[in-house]
Amino acid sequence: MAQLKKSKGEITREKLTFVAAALFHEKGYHAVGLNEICAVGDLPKGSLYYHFPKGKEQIAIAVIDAAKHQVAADLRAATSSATSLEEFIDLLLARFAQNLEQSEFNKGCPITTINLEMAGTSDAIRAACADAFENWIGLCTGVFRDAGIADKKAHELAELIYASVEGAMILARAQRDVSPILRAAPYLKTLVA
Amino acid sequence: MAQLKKSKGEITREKLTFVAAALFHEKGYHAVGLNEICAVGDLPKGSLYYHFPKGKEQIAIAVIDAAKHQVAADLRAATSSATSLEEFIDLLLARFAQNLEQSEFNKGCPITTINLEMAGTSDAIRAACADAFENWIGLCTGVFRDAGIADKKAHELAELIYASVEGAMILARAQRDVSPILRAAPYLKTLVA
Amino acid sequence: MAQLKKSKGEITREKLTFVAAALFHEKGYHAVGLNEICAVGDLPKGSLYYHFPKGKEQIAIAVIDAAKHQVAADLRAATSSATSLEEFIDLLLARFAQNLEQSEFNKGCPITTINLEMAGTSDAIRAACADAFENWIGLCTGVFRDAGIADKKAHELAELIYASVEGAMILARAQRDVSPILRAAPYLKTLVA
Amino acid sequence: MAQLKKSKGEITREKLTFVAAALFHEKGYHAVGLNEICAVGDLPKGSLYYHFPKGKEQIAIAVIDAAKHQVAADLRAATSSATSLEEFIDLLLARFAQNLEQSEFNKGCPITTINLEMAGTSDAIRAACADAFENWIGLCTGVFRDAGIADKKAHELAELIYASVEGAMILARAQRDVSPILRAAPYLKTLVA
DNA sequence: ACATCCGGGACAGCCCGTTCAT
DNA sequence: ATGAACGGGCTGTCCCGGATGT
Repeated sequence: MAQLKKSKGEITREKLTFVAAALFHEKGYHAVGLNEICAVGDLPKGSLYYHFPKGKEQIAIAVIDAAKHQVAADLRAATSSATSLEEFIDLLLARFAQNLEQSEFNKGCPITTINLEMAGTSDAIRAACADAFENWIGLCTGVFRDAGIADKKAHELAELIYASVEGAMILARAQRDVSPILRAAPYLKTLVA
Repeated sequence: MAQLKKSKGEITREKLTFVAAALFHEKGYHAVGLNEICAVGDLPKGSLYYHFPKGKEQIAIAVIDAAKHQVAADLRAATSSATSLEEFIDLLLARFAQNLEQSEFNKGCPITTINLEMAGTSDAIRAACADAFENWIGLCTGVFRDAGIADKKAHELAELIYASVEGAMILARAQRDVSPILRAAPYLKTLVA
Repeated sequence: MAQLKKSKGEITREKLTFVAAALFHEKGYHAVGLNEICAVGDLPKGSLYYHFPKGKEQIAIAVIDAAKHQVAADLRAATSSATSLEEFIDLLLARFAQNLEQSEFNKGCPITTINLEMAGTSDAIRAACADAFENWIGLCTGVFRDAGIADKKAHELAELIYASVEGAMILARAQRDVSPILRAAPYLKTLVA
Repeated sequence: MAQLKKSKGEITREKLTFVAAALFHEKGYHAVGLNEICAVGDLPKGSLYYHFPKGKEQIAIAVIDAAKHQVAADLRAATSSATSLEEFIDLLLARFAQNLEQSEFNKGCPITTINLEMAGTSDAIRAACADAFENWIGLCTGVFRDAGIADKKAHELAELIYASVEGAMILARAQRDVSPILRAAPYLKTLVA
């Protein structure tokens, strides 16, 4: 049975992760200072190092992990509400497009910026990102396999579609226009048909 | 006839742009300091400020512009040496995969990291990235159109394929493996067939 | 009863203010760097930023406020030891003249230089200076009023005398000679007679 | 007869002095950069060092000298248009008060800020300021002597009145109100009566 | 256990005043 | 008379811990 009450420490820790996640999502890793995280979360600097003694990198990894579970939950929601692969793809694209627009094109993939900034510097962060990507692509692979596509192809398609969405979001952020995401839909659907 | 000799100032400026491009490419925008650029290029800080009085942002824009031309030249080279759309796609993917591997997965797209880091902060940088993306996709569009594909579809395909490559490179960096790029090839080829 | 022990932080903060006050007094606002303040006080920059998160301006305001209290205390001391208005004026002028000479004409009014440098730039600093001036002139006004001079005239005289001293100190610094201050005494005394 | 045409070099030099004078007047010495002077005057940096090879200090001295002549001319104008010592004092105060107000309290004495900032650092600048002050006070002394006041007293009065105006302008800048200048008038007049 | 204070250096980006080669 | 280069200094703020409660 789930724990009913969170200790004060857990609350602080979650708040830190939550605030850091939002800031990293919008601005990336290096543009966010620990001061800023504490200020937004209204927490003293000392608390941060109590909960994350290894510092900023550890926070980032916690954030990446949290994002992994969040997006996974979204994917499962899309899976259960979609009645066809086409609809699944539409839901997927629509969700990312919506997130972008609602945040005025500031929130794309929650971990891509961190990944690109830190992949060459911190192997722990890189690995955490790889784990998240793998998890998400794995979930999509499951969807396609459940629809009768062979294992290998299902994985390749999931990977390609996920990559396309990632890339389209990058274009969309640069152009401040979600069209690149939406224009990809019909072509991606033909691939899974 | 073209100018045979470059002035000393132009050489310094180009060196700055070149060094900054390499550093930004590998580490992104925020992780690179102006001190570092000067140190690597063996130039004093004053020179940098003389050529780029508006600072780091101005350097980044110059770098993005240089990358635009560099990639465009590569695309034209691929175009002229390819004898079919399939081969063009292969050359494209191979080139990016090769760049990644040769740099130990540190050099993906030369401007994507900057774009993601700064799109929400600097509209000038965002616009410069959008311009570069548009330029590259436009060149690909031309290739597809020359192969007989209708304008609209040519552009949509170019955009999707470019987005796929972008996304695949991100996955590849996280996984330290170029497979995601290469695995996309057959599917992208079916789209242009 | 007053607090007997100061916390470590308070001591550091006071040291910063004290060192900054001395430097600003001698060299003005812009000529003093935060690095210099830290170096003289043997403190790291982090400490400074911790106590004065808003930076140099905030330090300047703290310095102005400290100077206000310091000069006010001096004025009260002069008031209580003087037995006549004439003697009060003499003490006042003598004190400023002495400060100038002892500092080799480097320390005039502790806030005038800051005021002139920053009045047009920082309204907060300007206001802090205005507050200090008002405080000092107010104290002098009180002295004159206690000697039987009517309110309005007491204030006007206090203001004029203070202005004369300010101006005389400026001349004295330029000429490296306190005579302008001392020569003013008889005339100022006739005004209060 | 005076030279009718100025050489290009003289024009540039005068423009530099003029621009620098305005900037120093409003912001003081350290707050004005040579870049700023060149930018405002639309002149290349090289020109500045051609005309003032000793740099910023030399410019400041030229500015102080120009201010000396300018204020001296103003004093002579006041002298010739005033029909009494009282009127002379009124004209003097009114002029400074007007300058302050018209510049939104940014332009007090053209050299006091420089004097306070640099008296302890640059003896050349200090001496130039002392020379200007002496010149102005000398002119006033002449006025008083011409009105029949004995030499010594004439000089002391001139000095005191000038000091009062200096100090009153400082108060006026801090308070953003010219009243301290105007309130001094009647008392200063009684001194010369 | 948990939180907070108070530093502690290093370095960021920016811009300075200056000089040299042309 | 000037474009270019030159270092160094500015303020700000980074990420990080030891000391100190409670």
